[in-house]
Amino acid sequence: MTTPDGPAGAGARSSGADTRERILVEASRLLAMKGYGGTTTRDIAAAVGISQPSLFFHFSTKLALVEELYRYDLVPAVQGMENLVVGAGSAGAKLYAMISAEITRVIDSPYDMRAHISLEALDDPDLAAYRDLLNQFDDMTRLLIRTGQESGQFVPGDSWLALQMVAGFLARANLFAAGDEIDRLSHPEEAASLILRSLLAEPATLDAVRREAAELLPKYATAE
Amino acid sequence: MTTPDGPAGAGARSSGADTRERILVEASRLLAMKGYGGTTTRDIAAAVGISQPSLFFHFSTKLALVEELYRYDLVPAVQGMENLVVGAGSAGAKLYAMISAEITRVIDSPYDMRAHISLEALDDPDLAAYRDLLNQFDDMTRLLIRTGQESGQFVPGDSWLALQMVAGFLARANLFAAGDEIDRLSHPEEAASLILRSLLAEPATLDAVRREAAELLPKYATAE
DNA sequence: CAGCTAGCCTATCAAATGATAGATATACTG
DNA sequence: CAGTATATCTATCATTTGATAGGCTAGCTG
Repeated sequence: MTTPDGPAGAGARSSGADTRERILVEASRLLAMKGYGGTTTRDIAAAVGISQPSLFFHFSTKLALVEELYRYDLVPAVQGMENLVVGAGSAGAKLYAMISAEITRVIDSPYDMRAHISLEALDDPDLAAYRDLLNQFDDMTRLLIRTGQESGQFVPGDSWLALQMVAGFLARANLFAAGDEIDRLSHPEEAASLILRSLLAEPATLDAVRREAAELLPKYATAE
Repeated sequence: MTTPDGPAGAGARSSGADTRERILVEASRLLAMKGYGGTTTRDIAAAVGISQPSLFFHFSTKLALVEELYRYDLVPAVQGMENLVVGAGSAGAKLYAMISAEITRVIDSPYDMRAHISLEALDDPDLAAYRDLLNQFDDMTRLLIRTGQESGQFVPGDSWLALQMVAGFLARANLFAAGDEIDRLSHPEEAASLILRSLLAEPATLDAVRREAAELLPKYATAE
């Protein structure tokens, strides 16, 4: 892309921390589109408007860059989920709170979180910690589903299938959050309701679940 | 992997069509794990047990290889969906039939269809046709959802969100079909029921929808 | 103003990657 | 049995890619 402001010659300009941030933004966008292996450090640098080696002033390696993106996404998610799980409340309300909070987080994020639904880079041993976090998140989600089923709040069924529905929906929501359809996500509540309706044994209780979830939401936000 | 039979020297051995098939199988598995950019022709060749240049005897380019995988996945899917859409039947039954048929297809496929949920390679102009097919499939799915909503069979709501739930669920089902959890997909009917319960205005009609869908299923299978 | 540091650049490297060239051996065909 | 097509190999190439080395400049600090 054309150099933004035009620091063609050299010299210290943009605050530095600012450049670092722009790198993360552009990298997340490119990684989401072309994957880890398909995104080159030259692509990223060009999008930011700096030279390719300048990337390595801000990030030691390409992997360190995506590591930071994974951390930004996964650490608050697992934190929030843990806060929810250990607290009081029905499984349905917790699940509802988690879904709407996650979608809100995606909307508010400066980065394109689509980058993370591709598990491609997570195979690297250096990112094993984040692979673990992702598994933890899924495990807790599944626990919520199973708890709801055993309590009778949810219809009985395969908790694994239900997990794929929840996780798949969240992933797709991420997937298009950066696209033209971002306005669609303006109502996280509708997204959560859509999923809950599939699980609740008694659909009429959805409103009650929603009210209960509203009180749990602050717990999730305490994360970070 | 260790060379399967051991045609170390040279010469024509395995039927050729057989090698071609093994390439597709191994490539789909690797592409699913490491993405298009992350999977090298050497990786694929090693997994098959042939030399890297031998790959180019069977496929002119790396892209031609994945093109064939995309075709195998998308052409029958769009075909089946079209057959369903133009025929008679309620939107709910059509959606139910589509979901269970798609999951059946994933199970029966020799290839790892996870490769296709990564849109990475689809950015390439040479694969624009398959990008279009994917969009067509989503459009038709959304049409089914909207039709169901307008007829009153489904609860009203944002058809875009509902589409993300359906598509996301199918993608995740693919994602793990090749993993340890493949047995979970043994019951495509349960998967379809899970989604339909979220959409049906009257959950009690699920059994009726299921019976109606059973008659539509052959139409989908006529594809290919 | 001297000096240091942060931030960026150009030039360049070693390794990896997609693809080609040419040799070789097997199997079918007449 | 000679000849042709098939399928594979080794050797190699031109690019691309992640990363390093070293220089230049702006701005802060004393």
